[in-house]
Amino acid sequence: MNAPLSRKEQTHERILEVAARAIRRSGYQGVGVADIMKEAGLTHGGFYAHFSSRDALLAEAIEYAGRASATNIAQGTALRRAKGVDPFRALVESYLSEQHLNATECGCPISALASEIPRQADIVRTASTQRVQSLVELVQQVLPAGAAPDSAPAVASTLVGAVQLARALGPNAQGRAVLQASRNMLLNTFGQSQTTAATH
Amino acid sequence: MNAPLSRKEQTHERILEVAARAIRRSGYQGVGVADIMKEAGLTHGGFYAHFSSRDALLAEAIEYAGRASATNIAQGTALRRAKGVDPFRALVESYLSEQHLNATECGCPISALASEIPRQADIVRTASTQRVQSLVELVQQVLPAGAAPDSAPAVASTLVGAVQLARALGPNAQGRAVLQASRNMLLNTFGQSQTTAATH
DNA sequence: TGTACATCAGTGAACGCGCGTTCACTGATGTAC
DNA sequence: TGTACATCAGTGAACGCGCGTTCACTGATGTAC
Repeated sequence: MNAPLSRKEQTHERILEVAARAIRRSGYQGVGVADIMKEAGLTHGGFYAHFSSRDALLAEAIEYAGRASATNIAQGTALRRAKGVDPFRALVESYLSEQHLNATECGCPISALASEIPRQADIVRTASTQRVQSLVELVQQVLPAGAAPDSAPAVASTLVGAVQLARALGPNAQGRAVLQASRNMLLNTFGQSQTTAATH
Repeated sequence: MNAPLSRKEQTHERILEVAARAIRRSGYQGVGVADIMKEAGLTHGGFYAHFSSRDALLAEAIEYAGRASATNIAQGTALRRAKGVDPFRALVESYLSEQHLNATECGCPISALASEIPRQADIVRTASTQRVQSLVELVQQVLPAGAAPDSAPAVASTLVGAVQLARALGPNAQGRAVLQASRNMLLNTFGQSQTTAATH
C-alpha cells in the first residue's frame, strides 16, 4: 500500500519527525527553522523546498505529533487491556502515567501546547483544533456505558489539565500527586469497579 | 496601611498591569520589552530602571496576574453565593463561565499559560508554580465536606483543562460544550444536590 | 518668594544577535543514446 | 558499457527586521538657602 518514499520524501519525513518532537519540547514559539533543519542534519536554506513557510511546518508537525502520540497511547492502553483492565481505566492510567508526565517530547501534543493554540496563525490553529477533537473522540470511544453522553470533553479536560499542572509543578511528589488525584477522580466517577479515591 | 506610591512606583505598577494582561493575551514568549513599555506610554530604554531583566518582569507579572484573577474569581463567586449557591458550585460556575472563556486577558493566568510554564527560566517558573499552588488551595477551600481529601488538584486540573480546550476549539458551540460538560461532571461528582449531567 | 543646584525618572540612539526568508549556485542522481 | 546532459535535492551567503540590553543624555522635580 505504501509506495516507497523518494529521497526528498524521506527528508521531508525526517524534518517532520524532528519538528514534531521540537514543538512539544520547546513550544510553537520556541522552535526555529534553522534549529529544526540542523537537528535533521541539513542546512536551513533547503527548508523552503519542503514547506512553504514556518507556519506550514508547524501545522504539519502537530498533525504528525498527534498521530504519533495516538499510537503511543494505543500501545499503553493495549498493554493494560491485555491484563484485563477495562478500556476506560486503561486510557486514564495510560494518559495520566508518570511515563507520560516525563516524556513531553513524545507525549500528547495537546498537553504540551494547549495554551499556545489560540495564539497561532490560522493553519496552525486549525490543525491543532483537529487534534483536540481527535483526543475527545478517543475518550468518547472508551467511555463506560453508564456515563453521561457529553462526558467525553470533560474527561479530556481533566486529562490535559492534569498533565499540564503536574508538569508545571515539576516531576516530583507534587506533580505525581496531581496525576494520582486525577486518576482517582475519573475512575471513581466513571469506573464500574468503585474504589475510594484514597486507596491504591 | 498603603503608603502613597511615589512617581516611580506608580510607573512600575502601570508596567506590571500592562504586562500582566499582555502575557495572558500573547503568552510568555509573545511579549516583548518594547511592546510593554509602549503600551504603558513609555520608551523601552527606561525598562531596566524598573526590572533587572525581561524574565524578572515576567515573574512579577504572573504574580500580579494571579492576584488580579483571584480577585475577579472571588467577585464572581460572591455574586453567586449571594443568590444561595454553595461555594463549590459558585467557584465551578464562575471559573467555567463563558465570561472567563472570552476574557483571556484578565482571566486566570494558569489557564492562559500552563503549557508554557515548564519551559521558562527559573524565576518565571517558580513564580508560576506558586500560582498553580494558589489555585489548588482556592479549590481546596470550597471542596464539599464529603469529597476525598486529595480531590483539589483533580478539580483544578479539570478547570484549567476545560478552559484551555474550550479556547482551543474557539468561542463557539464546541467551546461552550466543553465548559458545560465539565461543569456537569464536577457538579455531578461533588455536588450535594445531585443532578444528572444531561439536565440544565 | 526667588534663585542655584542636586536628584532622578524617563529618552532615544546604538550594540550584537538570531530570526524567517530568498536565491544563485553546487554536486550528486538518473536518463538518453 | 560509456559518455553527455538534464534534473533536482541540498548548500551557504545574504536580506531586512525585531529582539533584549546598554548608556550618555535630557528635562522635570524637589530641596537648600
